[in-house]
Amino acid sequence: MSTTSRRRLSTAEERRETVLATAIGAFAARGYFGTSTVDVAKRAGISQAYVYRLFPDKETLFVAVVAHCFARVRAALEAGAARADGSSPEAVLSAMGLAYAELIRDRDLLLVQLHGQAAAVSEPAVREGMRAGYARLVEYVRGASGGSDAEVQRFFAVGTLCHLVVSLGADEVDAPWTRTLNEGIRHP
Amino acid sequence: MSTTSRRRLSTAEERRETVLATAIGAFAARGYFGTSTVDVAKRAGISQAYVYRLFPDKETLFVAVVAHCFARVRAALEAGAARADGSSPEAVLSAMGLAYAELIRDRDLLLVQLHGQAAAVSEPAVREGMRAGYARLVEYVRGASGGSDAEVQRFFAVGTLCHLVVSLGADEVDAPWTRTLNEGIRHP
DNA sequence: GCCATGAGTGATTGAATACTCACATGTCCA
DNA sequence: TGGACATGTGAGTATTCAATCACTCATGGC
Repeated sequence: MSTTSRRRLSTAEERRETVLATAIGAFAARGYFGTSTVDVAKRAGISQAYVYRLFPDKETLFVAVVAHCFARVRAALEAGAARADGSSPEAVLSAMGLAYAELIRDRDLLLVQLHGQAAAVSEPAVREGMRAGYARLVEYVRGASGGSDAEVQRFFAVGTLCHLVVSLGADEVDAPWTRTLNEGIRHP
Repeated sequence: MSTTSRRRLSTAEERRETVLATAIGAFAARGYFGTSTVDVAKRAGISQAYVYRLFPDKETLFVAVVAHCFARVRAALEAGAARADGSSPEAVLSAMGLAYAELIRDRDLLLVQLHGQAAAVSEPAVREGMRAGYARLVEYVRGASGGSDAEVQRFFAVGTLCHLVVSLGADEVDAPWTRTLNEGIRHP
């Protein structure tokens, strides 16, 4: 049986993908410094030692997780743009915003971005990964929407405001200040 | 000589303030989980043991540092508003924005806010402190400027965009994407 | 001068952490 | 079928960290 369907062991590549996917939840909660490789291993259902077979060190793993999240955001924006009702910058940006709002109903993706930002301050490799991720994202949004600098900037400003709202759980508090920050932003 | 000027020892209250001020630099770099109390102690020029005389635990210290930063931001906004050229919401918000831009030429204040956000995700006490800080800040900005919800929201959206730019050092990179995110925002 | 009180520290502890290595077990092809 | 190679782990090591404690010295009121 040469087929992979009867294997008990995964291939290393499959495992790496599993780890990338499950590590999102780990890093989303406590960030780069606050998350241990033991925690990552537990969530992936493998031993801590094997994490180090799949990734050379914790930093590389974290950067890979961040890149993985960027890729998913990018994919969501593409899908959203494809569903846009018209091709004006406003229509496309609005559709992308909607798609992003949909995507981050799972808060973890967004929280990894936030923790990526935080870790970027002191960890050069993370900073590089974050810069690359945002560079591609900004260029994609600009290109796909045809929006002006100001429009694209506004798009990302709203995105970072979402980071704030979600990280504080401000969407779960009903108060004047939370209503002000939430107004017009959709995160159901 | 009952005066304090000849004391060699500080009062505990003075020390606490020193620690709060110097700990900003420590936490700004690596955040709540990434910063050790040894580092905080070193920067304050005291022993690590004494940190625990001044604050019951690391979490309380961090929350106090965050509150300290909020107070400084608030003070800067007040001073900015006082210098506003006119009393229209636009004028006041613009003056506040300028004052904020001035304030965060020292990146540490801003970075503590970012790391406060990050730690708020998993640490309830931090989340409470951050919520309280933003609640007061939003209400202050609303009250002092008389701006609409949308205007106030925009003010904070630009603020969080600054977090992103500074945390990635995007203001030190000259590229199309950084120019887009930076456009019209002043952080000299 | 004496001593109660407060400022400040060195030494330590027990738990966690990133990372390693020797070893076991599964897979697949000649 | 055997053996080369890949998947996977248990049991570490050395280090770091938050928190504690017993202790020393300085200050100021009496």
